[in-house]
Amino acid sequence: MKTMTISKIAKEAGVGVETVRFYERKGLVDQPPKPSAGGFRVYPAEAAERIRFIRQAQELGFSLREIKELLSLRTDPAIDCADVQERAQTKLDEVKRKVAQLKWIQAALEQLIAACPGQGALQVCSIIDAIEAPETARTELKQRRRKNHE
Amino acid sequence: MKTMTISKIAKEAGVGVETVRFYERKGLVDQPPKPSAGGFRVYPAEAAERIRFIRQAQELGFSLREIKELLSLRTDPAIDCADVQERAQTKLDEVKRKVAQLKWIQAALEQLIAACPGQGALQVCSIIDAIEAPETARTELKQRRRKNHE
DNA sequence: ATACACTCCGTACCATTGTACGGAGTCAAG
DNA sequence: CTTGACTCCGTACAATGGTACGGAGTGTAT
Repeated sequence: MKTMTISKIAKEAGVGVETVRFYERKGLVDQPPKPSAGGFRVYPAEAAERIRFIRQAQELGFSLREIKELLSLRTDPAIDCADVQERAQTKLDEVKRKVAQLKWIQAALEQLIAACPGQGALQVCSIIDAIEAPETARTELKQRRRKNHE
Repeated sequence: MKTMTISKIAKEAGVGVETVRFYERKGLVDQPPKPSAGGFRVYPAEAAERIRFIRQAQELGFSLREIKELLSLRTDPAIDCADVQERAQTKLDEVKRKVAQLKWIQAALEQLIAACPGQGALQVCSIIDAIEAPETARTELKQRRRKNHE
């Protein structure tokens, strides 16, 4: 197992050295248990993977606190399995919800792109319109539905 | 078209009044063009929709700046269509990328949940493991399931 | 017409997520 | 053994996304 200095890990992960230390302070990245003689951090190469995962999860709208929870999910004989499963299921539900919302936005953008060349009475003018009335808007561009609430 | 005060809009959208004003300052929510005689904001009911969209997009990892760009995509006769399409396509690509990443995490969580009751030599111990070696892990999983059925 | 809730605006403050700095110690090449 | 790159730690600063406050004006129900 190759070991690396903090700057190499940072470079591999595409972040700054300070960011690695910051994540360590926050408990997102293990502080390497065996500092070198001089007290330098020495990482296994996998640390870069972990940091890349953190960055990816951030882009998907998870906070560092949530990412910490994600990373703490471990199927380890020493850990209560039912608890892990329950927490994983909670996260899974959340992930599925996000996927569904993104698909919704995706459909809205596709409508917007498709509607663009159309002239005349456009039904779908903004992404909000496309989200509000996705079905009708895609198939038929007919009547403008602008209804009062309550 | 029903009109509403800022507090009603805020309540409908599930945010605070100050947040609405904050979004207005940031250009995410139109400042209503017709303040009442006393200078109060008067909103169309759709403003709440817009704010809900903003919150949703935030949960999906978009910054307010990016959300502003999303909201500025309009298929309007007065706006250059090709430009709108291009920007929408860029956003669409981004959304698709996010969906793919979430699906990845989703699969990892599902593996984690499935692997939990297994004993002995677990291949998948953390979400990082599940993400790093998804194929092998999935195979493992299938094999274990088959065994359980025998 | 008198409460009372609501609104205005500006400013200050807050948490999260980093980023920068500076002085001192460490490592490795020449 | 010197030199330059790298690391340490602590603290300070910064950007984003709000949240709270306070004094003054407005709207409205009784």
